[in-house]
Amino acid sequence: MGKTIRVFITDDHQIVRRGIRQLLSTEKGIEVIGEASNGREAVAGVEQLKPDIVLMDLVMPVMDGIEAIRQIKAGNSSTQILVLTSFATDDKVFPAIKAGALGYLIKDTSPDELINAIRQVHKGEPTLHSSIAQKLLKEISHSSDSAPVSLDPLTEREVEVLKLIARGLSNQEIAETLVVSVATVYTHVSRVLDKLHLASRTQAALYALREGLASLYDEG
Amino acid sequence: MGKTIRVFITDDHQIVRRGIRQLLSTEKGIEVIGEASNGREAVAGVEQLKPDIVLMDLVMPVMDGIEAIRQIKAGNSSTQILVLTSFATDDKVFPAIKAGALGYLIKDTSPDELINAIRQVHKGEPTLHSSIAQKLLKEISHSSDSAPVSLDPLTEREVEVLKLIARGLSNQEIAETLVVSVATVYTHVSRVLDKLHLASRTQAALYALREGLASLYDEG
DNA sequence: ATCACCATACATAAAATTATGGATACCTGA
DNA sequence: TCAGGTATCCATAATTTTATGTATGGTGAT
Repeated sequence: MGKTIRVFITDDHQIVRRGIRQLLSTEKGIEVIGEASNGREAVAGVEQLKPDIVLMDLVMPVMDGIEAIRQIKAGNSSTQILVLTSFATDDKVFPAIKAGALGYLIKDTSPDELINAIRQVHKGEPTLHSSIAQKLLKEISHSSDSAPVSLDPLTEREVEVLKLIARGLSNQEIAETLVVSVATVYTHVSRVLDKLHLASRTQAALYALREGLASLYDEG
Repeated sequence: MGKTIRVFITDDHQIVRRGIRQLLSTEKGIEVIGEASNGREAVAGVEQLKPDIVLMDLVMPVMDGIEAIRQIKAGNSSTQILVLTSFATDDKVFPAIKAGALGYLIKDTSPDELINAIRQVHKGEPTLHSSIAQKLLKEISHSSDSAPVSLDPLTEREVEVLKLIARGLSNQEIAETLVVSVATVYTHVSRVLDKLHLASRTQAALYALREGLASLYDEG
């Protein structure tokens, strides 16, 4: 057995963090050295503490998990990232893996599985929940040789508009919020729908929620 | 000091259950005697174990928390219910309280607060997260003397339509699904929006998701 | 039986959303 | 500098969504 594995927890719910911490505290060779409740804090914490493993939730306020993964991996640390989140949709899995996560678990996994996954990822071996592995295989078999399903990325403005759509705003209201004409909003909305291959603003709202761009409980 | 408070945990995420359990295990005078991962299991477990307190998540598969609360309280046990969930929207808070919950906490509350809440609810005293208390006060002050904000309930058909809206279907697609004319769907959609005081189908979709009528991950 | 009520259904007009074409400004590499 | 690419913006046409009026069949009360 090597040295203790130093783990950093990122999740926006304190109870979840506490739960994981307690759960890992009974395990020899694993030590929780820090926590963060959003992506920004995680990036800062990881920079400072240089943990071996970061457990990362994806849907969080301030900065989401995927962006946090990207920034952490950009810091060329040896830190490995294990995603631990509630759901497994294509929309999240691929970006997370592409951003540099080495493992992807659903929160429903058992404590034992979580501990195994931490050890495995620490050894540099990928760890995927079985349903994820399945998705990946399907994805690979479906994609053509060279082009691995690259979606046209949304521009900054388009993302802004999408977030407002996901809050249930009308085009008129979005125009007022962004201080542009409705006509301009029409353009952005249409481009969002086109790029994401969606048929309506309602579908766009659902997409944004799944993607974590907005939450059902945003705004007051 | 009375007897030990016997607690039953209900949450669809094992890690959350485990977290709460560990968290409470360090507390003298509180004992976790059982768990359930959905409403149905909770009702059965409570019937059998007769705990003093049930910690209840609201959004769960199979049977949601509100229905479970209703059934547990219908069993005229002395069991008290403390809701412990991720979010606090009017749509959930009031039904939960009306169903018989004596406490309502957000998962973001600290371990100490949770423990205090359990002791307090055990004494029969209501415990509300501050934001909830605020909502309640606002609610009371707004409502007229006799009528406590009773929303016109949706008909069966209207709920069907709402669920389909929440999956991102267009009126045309809904019409095909339900085998009626689009004109009929127009009626239902308009009545749903009117009854719920919403401005668009997108808002209706968000409402349905918050309400648990549909999930972001429905359908294939 | 008949009356009132309401869920469901349909048609049509008004309003909002979506698609499309085109303009300007900015950046980057040649 | 200049060409090409692209993000943002606006106007207008096509389509969809929403509001409204109306009709029918079922249910429960009188």
